Amino acid sequence: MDYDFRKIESKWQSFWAEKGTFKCEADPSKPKFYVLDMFPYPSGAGLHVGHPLGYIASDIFSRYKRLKGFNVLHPMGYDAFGLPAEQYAIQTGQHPEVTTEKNIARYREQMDRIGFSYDWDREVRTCDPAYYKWTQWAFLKMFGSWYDNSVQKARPIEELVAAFETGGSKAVDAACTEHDPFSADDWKAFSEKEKSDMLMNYRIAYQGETAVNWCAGLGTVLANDEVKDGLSVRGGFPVEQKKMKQWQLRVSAYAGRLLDGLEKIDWTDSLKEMQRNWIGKSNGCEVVFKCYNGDQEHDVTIFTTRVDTVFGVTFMVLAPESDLVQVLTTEGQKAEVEEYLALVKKKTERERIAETKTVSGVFSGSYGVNPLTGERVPVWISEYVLAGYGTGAIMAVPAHDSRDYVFAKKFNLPIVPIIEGCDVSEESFDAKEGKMVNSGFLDGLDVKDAIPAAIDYVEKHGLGHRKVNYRLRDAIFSRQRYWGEPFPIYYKDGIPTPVPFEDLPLTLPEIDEFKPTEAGEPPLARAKDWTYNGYPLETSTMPGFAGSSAYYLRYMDPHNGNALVDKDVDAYWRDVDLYIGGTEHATGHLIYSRFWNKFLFDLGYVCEDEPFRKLINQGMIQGRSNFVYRIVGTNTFVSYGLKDGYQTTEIHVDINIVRNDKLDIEAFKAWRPEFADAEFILEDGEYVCGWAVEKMSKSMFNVVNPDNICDDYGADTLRLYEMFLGPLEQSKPWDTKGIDGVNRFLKKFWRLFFDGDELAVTDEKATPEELKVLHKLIGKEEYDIEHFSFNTTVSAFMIALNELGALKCRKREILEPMTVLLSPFAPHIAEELWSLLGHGESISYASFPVFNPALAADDSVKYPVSFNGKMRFTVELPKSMSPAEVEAAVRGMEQTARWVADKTIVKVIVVPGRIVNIVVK
RNA sequence: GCGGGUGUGUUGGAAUUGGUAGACAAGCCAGACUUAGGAUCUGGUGCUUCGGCGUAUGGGUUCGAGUCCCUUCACCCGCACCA
Repeated sequence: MDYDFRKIESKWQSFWAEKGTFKCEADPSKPKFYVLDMFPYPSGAGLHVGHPLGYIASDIFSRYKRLKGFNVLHPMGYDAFGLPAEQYAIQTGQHPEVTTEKNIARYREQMDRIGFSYDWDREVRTCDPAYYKWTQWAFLKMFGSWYDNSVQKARPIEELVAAFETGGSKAVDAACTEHDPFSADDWKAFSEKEKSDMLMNYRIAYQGETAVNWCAGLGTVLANDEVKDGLSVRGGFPVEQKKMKQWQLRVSAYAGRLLDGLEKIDWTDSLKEMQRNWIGKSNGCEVVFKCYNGDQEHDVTIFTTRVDTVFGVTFMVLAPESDLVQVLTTEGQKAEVEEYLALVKKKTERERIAETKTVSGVFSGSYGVNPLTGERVPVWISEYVLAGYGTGAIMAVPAHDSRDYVFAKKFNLPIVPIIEGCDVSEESFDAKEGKMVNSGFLDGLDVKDAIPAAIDYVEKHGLGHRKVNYRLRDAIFSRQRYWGEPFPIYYKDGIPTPVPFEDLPLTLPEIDEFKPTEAGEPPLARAKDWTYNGYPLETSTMPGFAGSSAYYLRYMDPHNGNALVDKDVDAYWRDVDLYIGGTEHATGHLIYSRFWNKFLFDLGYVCEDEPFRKLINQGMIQGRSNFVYRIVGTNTFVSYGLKDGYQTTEIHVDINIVRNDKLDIEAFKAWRPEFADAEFILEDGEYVCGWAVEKMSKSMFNVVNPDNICDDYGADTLRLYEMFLGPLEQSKPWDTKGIDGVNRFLKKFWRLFFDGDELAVTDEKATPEELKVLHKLIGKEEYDIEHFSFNTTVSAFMIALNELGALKCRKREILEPMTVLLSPFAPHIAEELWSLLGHGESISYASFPVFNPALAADDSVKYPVSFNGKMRFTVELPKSMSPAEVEAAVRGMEQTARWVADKTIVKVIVVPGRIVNIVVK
């Protein structure tokens, strides 16, 4: 009987859907396992073969865990709010919901063909009001909370108000936006509006004036991770800095916990490192410099990680955006400073990035006094100091900081080295090593000792204090767009007020056009009656990461109308055991999600403070493009090997008309009218194409659609092949060349069960040799899957099949467990064979075969070896060795024992004539 | 510039963690069966002057190194004036 994958695959896919094979429920009697994929944004282009790579891996793992007796939660959904659908809507007038719906249907169709074991009853869509009700709910919880630094935890805002009433702003140590202190009496005297404004400085979801990435092309602000090289990631429009009032999330309050939490989760080092850099913790010190604008005295606080270099300070620098610039600019320098500020403002973010090597700045006219030396140093203004980090002001030590050095060189400022023997004539000496000189009480100390000594001194003399700074900024949470979650906030007499929980979800209003208004307001301002109880509602919407920050929690309990997730249900599923997705979310979704989860944890809504226990980043699948070479000025194409003899233009050619790099000439002529009468210079009668690895994209004609692979080879082949391609975490080009190999494997496996059209499986007892093949495979598969080495598992199947073929084995005792082993990888064929073997139930309910190491082991006999009469080793030798060979091996071992005499040998494996493996414990 | 990673046949990649390098595939070569083959089956395939030599480069540790340490080179990814 032939292996008819088309029939088999559609048969079992409908069987699983009808029987609800992969439905799961919380069941405290079984151990849980939660396997999650990063849900996709349903784009109009559909899936290409790169997308399912991670999904296949997670599906294999899920099916494996089910066979191992776990209650597996394996859901899928859609990150359905987003810019492309909205852009499309602006161009065509088509409602984003319609486009999104259509794309989702297409994605679902493509995913279904691959045979995933998702519990589709748990599907979520971020754009579904029943879902985003809980996004809005979480936002309101953040609006109604503040962060208490003293207990490192979010608390209800009412508790903050109570503290203000008794002790004013000094009563709490809270994460807050800077503001003037106030007393309890001040607080009581505040108007409603003033109270509201003050609380905004404390709320975890708050409104604040901030410099944002404004993208005029898209008419909206963007998060830092949505901008690359001064251009928007989506669309590639220029992005500029602009000060605007925006909703923000106080992620920075969680910086320390986000950093520490990395210690206890199982992610790759590179990903953790990326997050560490993004959070950017630096231990340092704030020091106050008294500065003088003529006679006027002003305190300027600077942040430094190198207080030890304070004796080398020769000038100070302020960020152009710093409030101190106005205060410290003298009359005489005013014109020059203003000219400089205007210049800085005009520059786009993009230019600032491009010009990091050039140095600019202006003298303020004021002088500061070094609090340790009493020395007078000039105060400069330069854009190399950032307003958003530290205090927006620095002390400059040109001898030991490369940026200060470049600046000092340019403006002829003194450079004073304070580390013994360093040469600063060409560049600064930034290393944290050497002995201090010219540094008063620090002289003679090593740098690593001087740093703490200097901090102690500064603190003791009241000149400053220890300070930890983080690079991580608060997340900007407003987008001036239509296709996102509306904020459940209305403005009552100008005071932002939450829409009550019972009135959620606040659904998106219908509007006729999806563009910003002529007045530059967000699209929601176009809505007819966008009010709540007669008060105007917020018109911006939430960003993409809002809906994806807690979706893994909603999957646990997707239909619950009363809570994001039921407490008992959450207590069962707890966290994601295995999360598979791309590395591109390292500093976006994966930070926000951890923050969001920690917030919900603080309020007691979830029981784990880290959401993703283990995370695997699957590599990208790149495209493999093909080229033809047209001789310049002709319509003649020369084969790859001969092209060097001509002047040619390289042209992308559709990979669907190339096979194994040989061009299908007739198809090529039919491909484009201009190639209809093309001529060819062939080598060995064939046209060989050139190739290159590039991003998979339509414009390079190298997109491979999984549907085509399913048509030609079947889903099981696709699944096996994607795994066989190489290690999961590595990026690799898609190359269809090797696919025949895995397809052949499945055909051979199928044929093993048949003799002609008859099932030929026998009930004979298996031999030790056959059992060895089976158990080697079980051991290998268990080990490999647990280590996410799926490519080697596929190889192991091929080896086992070759060995069984050599043994001519068709025994049920072997083939039945083999089928179960194969089922996570190639579920359709396994299911079909399983049923042909006479089983009524789905193979998904079978058990993973029990591994018996004794059956898998090579036959060997242990021989004792003595050395100097005092030590005994055991040598394991193959049973098949002749007595003479054994004698030789043991004698060889006695000689070898010379160099291992001081170690404890546990086991020595020898192959004829040669010592191979000595295990030392 | 800083941080992380990778480097093995013609190609994708194995090597159970320091123990027979190149498993398993692809490609190629030869043969069988075929009207035909993008079907099936069998055998071969790192280089070699047949002594050996081989895991980017040069050194080191070890009885033993693809694996551990140092040098250099190449490529990939992330961050990029973060004081």
